Amino acid sequence: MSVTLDSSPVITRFAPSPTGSLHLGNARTAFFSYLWARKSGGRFILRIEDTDAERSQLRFREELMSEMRWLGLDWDEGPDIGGPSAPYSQAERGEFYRGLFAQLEAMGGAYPCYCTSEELELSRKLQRMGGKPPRYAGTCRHMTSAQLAEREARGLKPTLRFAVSSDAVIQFTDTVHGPQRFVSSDIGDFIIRREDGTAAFFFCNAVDDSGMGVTQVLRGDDHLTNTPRQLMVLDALGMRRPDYGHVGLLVGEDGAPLSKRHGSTSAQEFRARGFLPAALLNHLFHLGHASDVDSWLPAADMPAHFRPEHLGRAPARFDETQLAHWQKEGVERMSGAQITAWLGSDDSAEFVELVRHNVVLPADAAPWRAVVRGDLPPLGKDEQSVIAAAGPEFFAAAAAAFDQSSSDLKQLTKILKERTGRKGADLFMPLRVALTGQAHGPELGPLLKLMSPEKARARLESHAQNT
RNA sequence: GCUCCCUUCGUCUAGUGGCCUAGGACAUUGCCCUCUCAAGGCAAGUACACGAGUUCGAAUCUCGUAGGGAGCACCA
Repeated sequence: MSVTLDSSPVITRFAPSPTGSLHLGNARTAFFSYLWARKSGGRFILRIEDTDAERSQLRFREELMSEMRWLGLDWDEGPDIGGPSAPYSQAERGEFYRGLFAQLEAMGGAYPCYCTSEELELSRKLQRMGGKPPRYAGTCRHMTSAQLAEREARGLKPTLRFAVSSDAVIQFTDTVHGPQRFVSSDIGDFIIRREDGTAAFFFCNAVDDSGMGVTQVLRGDDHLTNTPRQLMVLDALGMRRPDYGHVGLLVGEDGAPLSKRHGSTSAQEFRARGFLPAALLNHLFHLGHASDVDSWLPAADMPAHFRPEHLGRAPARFDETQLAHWQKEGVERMSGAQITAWLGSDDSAEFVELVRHNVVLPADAAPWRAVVRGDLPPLGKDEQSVIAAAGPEFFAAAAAAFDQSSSDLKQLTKILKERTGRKGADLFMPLRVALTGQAHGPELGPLLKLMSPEKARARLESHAQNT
């Protein structure tokens, strides 16, 4: 794009509202922001947007931070560690906002509005029915000081609205979309301070980004048409505009914005299922972003390969088969000790080495654990036919051979080969199915050694009878 | 309704007028390896939403159409 994306340090931020767990879409924009800051040697700020007291919860804030730490997205300034622009929680920034509200009001850039939400709703409804965009009609903007005083005397609490100038043109260059142009007459006067005195999103989000020195704002496409409002606020206040970049939304298989009905949507859910943070990061790294490498990257190498000029405009589909690939890569790269800890079931080192290539998620180890330590589940259809094809005589011979070979698969197959004349898959497959209950799996020899001889013999024996 | 955004293989993407009979990765299929699966090696199929225009030449530029999405909240 036409924006200069040089290597001077950029300051980015992630500004979640603590009203739920860390959504994948947010995790991705946070990640990109983080990468950009790290790439340029700048700073990454975490700001909590908790002006909505009703929905904001401290536990969500903790959860958000915990998920970010899990992903390795460490911040340089934030509510827990402070920084030059503290506080980093909007609920604590009232004083800063009040000063700006006063400034805006004094210069006529904002005015109190006494309209009730019922009145506003009705007005919007009427406008919609009349085929017009639902915009604030400007009722209170034209009130005389006497009218205002009268309402104030009645004890009514006003909101504060930004006075949008008529016929202004707001232009900016979006970091990912390029040049944008909006006209102010399409925008109604919007609320910047709620009745309860707290700052509203359009306002506090913009002034905080600017006030905290953020140079690059990366956020979802859904904010693109909100940007001119924020720019007007900043311009009116004489505050520096950050560069805004809007990345395509994350969508589900059906193309609709990623939501609960698509399955797991929060970092926390993937964490709970046993996905590796590095796997999730590798996946996110390629969603709506074209890197110069398409192979596995350790998290530490990602900033160097992040290319902000290659951020995507089109919505990106979140596809779990793609994530599964990265997960495999991640598992492949773990040490035995790491896998053991990840499986969380104090398995022996031998067991872990044996099954690690057959495990994508921790739950995948359970069947193999049962093969070694527990009991076999009922056979599936394919497995049954393998057993039937081999016949009871085969297993009778196998059980007998086992008495000589014990858990030495080489010996066992050697003896069986001599006695039955079978070889290759005809020989191994029935043994595999009888011993493990499955047609696929890790190497049979070591697996056999890990189970007790009694168990192994019983499993062979159990198919020696005609059924 | 108005404003804005988006559209290349199944998926993520490369591509900014000739290097494109459109490249890569994941997935899929086949073959090799192999007791099986995985891994690895080799190979195959599959895409420029549509229609006009500009041009010697268009995935790339212009216009239109269709489809999808967002915003227009005292939610962020």
